[in-house]
Amino acid sequence: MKGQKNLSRRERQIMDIIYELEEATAAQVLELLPAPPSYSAVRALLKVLEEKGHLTHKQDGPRYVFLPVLPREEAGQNALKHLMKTFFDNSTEEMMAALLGISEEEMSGKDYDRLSALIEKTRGEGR
Amino acid sequence: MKGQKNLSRRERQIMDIIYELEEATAAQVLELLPAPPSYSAVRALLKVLEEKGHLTHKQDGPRYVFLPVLPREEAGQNALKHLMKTFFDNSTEEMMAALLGISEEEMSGKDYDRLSALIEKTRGEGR
DNA sequence: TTTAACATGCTAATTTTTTAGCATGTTGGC
DNA sequence: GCCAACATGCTAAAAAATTAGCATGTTAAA
Repeated sequence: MKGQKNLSRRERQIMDIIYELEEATAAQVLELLPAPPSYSAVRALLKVLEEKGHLTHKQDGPRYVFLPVLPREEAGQNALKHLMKTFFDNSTEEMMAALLGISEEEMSGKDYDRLSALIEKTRGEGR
Repeated sequence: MKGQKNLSRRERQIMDIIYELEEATAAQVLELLPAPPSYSAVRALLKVLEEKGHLTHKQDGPRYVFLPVLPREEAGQNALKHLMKTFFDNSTEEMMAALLGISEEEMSGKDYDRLSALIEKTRGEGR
């Protein structure tokens, strides 16, 4: 229930960057931030996120490498659930239709096979 | 590219609520907001969102009904893309696996059939 | 070993967000 | 027709987020 909601705009941008990279230094975050502020500002935000319990860091030589406290997988699932509720009436099918819609162009026959196999596999597990 | 990013925390919460309901009055938004502020505050936010071009409104008798400028479907797709990039390495397959994972419990055999059919249908369109 | 490059810690100011309050207009039932 | 209930417009204060700057410590190469 406390999934990354309640994050401010910059905080959310930073969390997204770190989730995407899995882990990142202040410099990396700065590089990927839109309309980037000062290095100093980024460090301050990282500190805030750490104090709020969203990030932790490890030392890597002279610098900090920040990583999310909530594992990527869980965070992704939480985000998916929220999206499903907000835009897809909580319908798995509607959401998958949208997913297929945006992926369509880059999908090959084999890709579709893999998706089908995935469904069958999941179906099987439910027994 | 300017998908609902750059929204503040409250703004985002409000946009989510309106997307979920398709459209909403200030009173409805207030009702669904976590840690709800005053009615007055909600109205002020709605006005800001309208000025920024994210919302519009229509008159319904004595009150305003707010609706998103960007259609739900597009906004949902944009959000999906962003999620796919942030948490799933831009992989449709990984994302679908996660989707199946969170849905698994409530899925019946027929539901799986429908998903499979959806894939086949999309595959067919690609020809 | 000296020093330039780059790291963190801390603090404080600016900007944005968020909130509430008051004045005023409209609606609909009695 | 009158009035309570509820709507909006506008303004300004309070709170939070965002930013930058300075002091200081560490690293590694010349």
